Amino acid sequence: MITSRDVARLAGVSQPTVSRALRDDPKVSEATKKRVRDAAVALGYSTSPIGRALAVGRSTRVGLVVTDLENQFYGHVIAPMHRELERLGYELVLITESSESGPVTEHVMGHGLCGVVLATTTVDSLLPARLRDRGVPFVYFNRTAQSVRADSVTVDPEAGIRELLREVIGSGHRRIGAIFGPRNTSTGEQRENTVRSVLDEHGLTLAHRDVLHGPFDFATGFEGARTLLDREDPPTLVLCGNDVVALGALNSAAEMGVAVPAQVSIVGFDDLPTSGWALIRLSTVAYDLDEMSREAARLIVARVEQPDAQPRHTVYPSRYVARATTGSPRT
Amino acid sequence: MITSRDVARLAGVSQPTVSRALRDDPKVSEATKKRVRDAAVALGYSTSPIGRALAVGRSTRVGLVVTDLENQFYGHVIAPMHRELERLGYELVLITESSESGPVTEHVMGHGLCGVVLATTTVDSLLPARLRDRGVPFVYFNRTAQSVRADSVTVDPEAGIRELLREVIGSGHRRIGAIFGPRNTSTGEQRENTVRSVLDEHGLTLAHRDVLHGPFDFATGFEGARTLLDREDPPTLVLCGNDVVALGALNSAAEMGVAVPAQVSIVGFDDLPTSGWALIRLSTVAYDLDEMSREAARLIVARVEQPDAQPRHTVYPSRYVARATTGSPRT
DNA sequence: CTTCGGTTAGCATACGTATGCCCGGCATTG
DNA sequence: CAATGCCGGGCATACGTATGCTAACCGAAG
Repeated sequence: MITSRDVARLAGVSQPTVSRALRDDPKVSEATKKRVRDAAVALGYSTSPIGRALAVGRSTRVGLVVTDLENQFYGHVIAPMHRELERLGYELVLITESSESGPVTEHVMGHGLCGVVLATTTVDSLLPARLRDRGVPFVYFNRTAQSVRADSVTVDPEAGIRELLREVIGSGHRRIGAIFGPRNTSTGEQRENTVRSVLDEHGLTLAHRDVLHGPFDFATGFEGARTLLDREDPPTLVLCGNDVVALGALNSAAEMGVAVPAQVSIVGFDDLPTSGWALIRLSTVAYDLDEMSREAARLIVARVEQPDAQPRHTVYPSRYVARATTGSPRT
Repeated sequence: MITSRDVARLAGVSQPTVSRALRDDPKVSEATKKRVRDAAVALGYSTSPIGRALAVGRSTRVGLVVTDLENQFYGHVIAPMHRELERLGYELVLITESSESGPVTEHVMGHGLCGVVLATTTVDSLLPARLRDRGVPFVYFNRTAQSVRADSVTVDPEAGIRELLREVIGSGHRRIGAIFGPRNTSTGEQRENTVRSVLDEHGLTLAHRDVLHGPFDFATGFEGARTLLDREDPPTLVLCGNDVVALGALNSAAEMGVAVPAQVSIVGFDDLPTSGWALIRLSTVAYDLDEMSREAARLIVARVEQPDAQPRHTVYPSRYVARATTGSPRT
């Protein structure tokens, strides 16, 4: 292994000078810097992140905590977040939060992370409190939990849901069903509450038996749609907690031979690329997920570099995108 | 920050004893181990991976080099690989290989990785040689490059392609087009060669103008299909380099109003979950991607822990899965 | 009772980098 | 010409853990 000492020897300087020269410290003259840089490339040296992390007292690695890596939603989170972190000189390491028990926390802590992005926290998670106690900075992504204050980046579903409901109610839907996300996530709860309150303004309510809950995944939508559509008198419109759930519902309907939107309309939330496919054309609520993911990266880096700054909360607007899975209700 | 010294003080032992006790070294008595463990949990201590990495001389972090994180294919690689690595006590860090230039290599090296999985190497990549020169162990995943020997895990496309072609040729297809992957990837080349040689056995050849190439992504399939299907006399069957390309082609056909499989049959390769959706039903060549990804994790870990072992090459079989995008050619 | 062997734990140090502090040399100024 | 200040670089050391070597202690055997 090539160390800064080897470079120092070749350049005829001391090891600390190598460290300073390569980090562009003004205390080193240009001439020396050049000699050091040349020696470094000659030896193919690159500074050890391990040694550096130990000396500096923190690493440049931020953890992204997710539950379900297979979920295509996260692909669209990971990619931009990774790019932004890389641009800022940090790395992304993935962490799956399989359960909320102690070992998980230990595992999160044991990674030597300088910061964490929580993308799948439930409102009752203990992780935020533990991170705070350990002094590990973190950012809520697409979720929040009031219990512990921290930076957050979220989407405000109201505009999108309002527009969506105005439109579908305008086209005649009255009997509305829903497959919402888990009740113990802020995202699921917020979307559900927004739907309920806007429906209320229209003088409508969700029948208790037309409302299902489940994880934000394909199976939830697939099985949920089967449950709702198997009824004698199914809802004419099914609102889904997110696009992945809606895709499950859509495919379930297709498998059952239920025509969309002729027999039932289906709506999602997220506007994933897949939702725009010619074969899918899912009506959904859109927001800038790419930008949101980058913002989360920026926030956690800012927090790491300045731990005592005021918490920042970035909120992104949403809008309704009408496509081919919504139409007039069957008569 | 809580260090092993703090634990040592509380347990009334020395720091090295803490290190040994927590790593279950037989040189420490059971009684002492218990005292140390108790002290550790009391303080909420977990051993610093940074310090450990520095002392041991290597980290437990393996890098996964990919180009296109948005591509849904990689979601199905990352998830199982991550799980397996975690199980083996290693972590996964993502690295995007934006270009093949010098800085990229530096970037890869600079991460303090103990090993690397190359998932998107082109045959002419310099990365394998550089990794070898630096003594960083690596594994080819779904790709190879003869230039540098290393462990590899790949799929043998022959069985699947043979069965696929037997079936479609049996149902009457003669005019066959293709949207293959990049020619400078072993995966793309191998699939193309296999198709050509099996076609040859059937006395068929691909017309030069019916063959396109491009990156393994949605756009390649989308635009490729438009090119092929805009012809006056388009092929009756389009073979795609992988499923993501086929999904692009499928949606392109849908957008053009070309019926599948009535007017054109489309086939992919990979059998992603999406391909099985009721709304998609893509005919494709399947193999066990999940198991492959886990095997890559096992191989790189084995290589890291035993650098001088014989190179291992795991090859997975493929089979044809006929679904709804293939049928008799139009007449 | 002495000696030897085995077990258990401590001491010293290494890993690679960063940084506070000090020192030497040169230029500038009074 | 002397004193002061600044610049450039080196010395020493710290970060947290792991490990080779040594030391102490205990029991057993001679």
